[in-house]
Amino acid sequence: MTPSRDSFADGGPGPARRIAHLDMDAYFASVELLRHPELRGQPVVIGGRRRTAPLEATGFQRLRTYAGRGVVTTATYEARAFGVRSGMGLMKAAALAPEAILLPGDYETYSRFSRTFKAAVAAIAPRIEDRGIDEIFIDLTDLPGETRDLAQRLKEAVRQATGLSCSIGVTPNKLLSKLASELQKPDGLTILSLEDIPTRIWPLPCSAINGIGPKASAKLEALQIRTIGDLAEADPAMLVERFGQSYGAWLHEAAHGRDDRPLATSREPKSISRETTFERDLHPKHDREELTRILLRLCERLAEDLARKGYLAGNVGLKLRYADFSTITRDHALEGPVAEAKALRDAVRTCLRRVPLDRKLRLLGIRAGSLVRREDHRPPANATLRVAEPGLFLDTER
DNA sequence: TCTGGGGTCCTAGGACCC
DNA sequence: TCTGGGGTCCTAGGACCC
Repeated sequence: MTPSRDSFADGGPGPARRIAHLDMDAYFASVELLRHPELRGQPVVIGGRRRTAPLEATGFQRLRTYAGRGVVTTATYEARAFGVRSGMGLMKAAALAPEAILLPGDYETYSRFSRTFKAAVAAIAPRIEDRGIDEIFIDLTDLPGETRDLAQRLKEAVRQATGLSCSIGVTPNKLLSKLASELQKPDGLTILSLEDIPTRIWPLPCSAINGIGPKASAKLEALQIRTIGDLAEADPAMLVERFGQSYGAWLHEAAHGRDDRPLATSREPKSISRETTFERDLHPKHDREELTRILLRLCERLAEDLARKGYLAGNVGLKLRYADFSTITRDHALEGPVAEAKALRDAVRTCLRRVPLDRKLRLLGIRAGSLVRREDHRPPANATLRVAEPGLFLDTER
């Protein structure tokens, strides 16, 4: 409730913090195994949007029968043994593990389990930073008890509440804890102090650090910097020269395991979006009607999201992905915040006028930004309703 | 075998105001 | 008439994460 005090307590000098990172093991796949225990021990992949082939007698679909544009969301450790990874195209995954079972995602159930495991943790350690559906940071600093006992209690509470296993890393900061929780997956518990950095952290590849992605990794590789230890040895001035002041300096700090970011125990959303990739590429002229239908549907769903979550959008964005995967966005700031599908449609139309529509598209998305809480907004006294026109995609006025 | 959907944060240029 | 510096908003794109 008092952010300044919180950030002082977390970031300022004082006794070493005890920050835990808790990561659910193969989360979506593990939830599915609770429902389908007969699949335990088999390679199972979660992904795709809808079933594309009839079920076998077993009641399940084999990965090899999949045809479409989906990607792997999660895979069991048995499937990972074939080289299947999150984010991989399902067609490629099918080439690696044709006999793996494919299940469609059931996000409502995963969300429900997510709330359950977080509540179980909060009952023991209430200072939590939410990091998405399957992971959290937990501040153990002010809790009584040995670190290992506390972490074991958290793991046990998660298992009791959900039947699922998780991996936990505990260190003095978020950066190291995130690394530590990966070290002994699944069902792991890793506790590190700053003295452990040279032996446990420095041998890892740079890409293990949260914030060093494929681009930065490749750039580091070109400089013969492969491990975090290599990075720690690198001249900070050189890093700043190659990566910019902010990112270069951060790379140096991260490699030495230094991170004083406080836990963000609550936050307001900055944007809400909806997007969809089509089954097949669509042409703005030839498939105009279908594209219009899709866009209107996105506006309706975004309006529902805004209403359900209680926000108005001060800004509306359009996103197009062409068949060649190049992506462009257009933003439009509104005079006053809106939330209704009709108002979103009007804003999207102005974005659409500024976009080249001469090639096939594979994705359409819309985004609500500059969010205002509905109860905080007082509409101007004589606000007038703008009337929307019927045609939307590819208006003749373009 | 082509690459989902939901987000955050950063950079950078131009407009506009003081 | 020319000069300038700072601050903020808007827009577009990109890297990265779950």
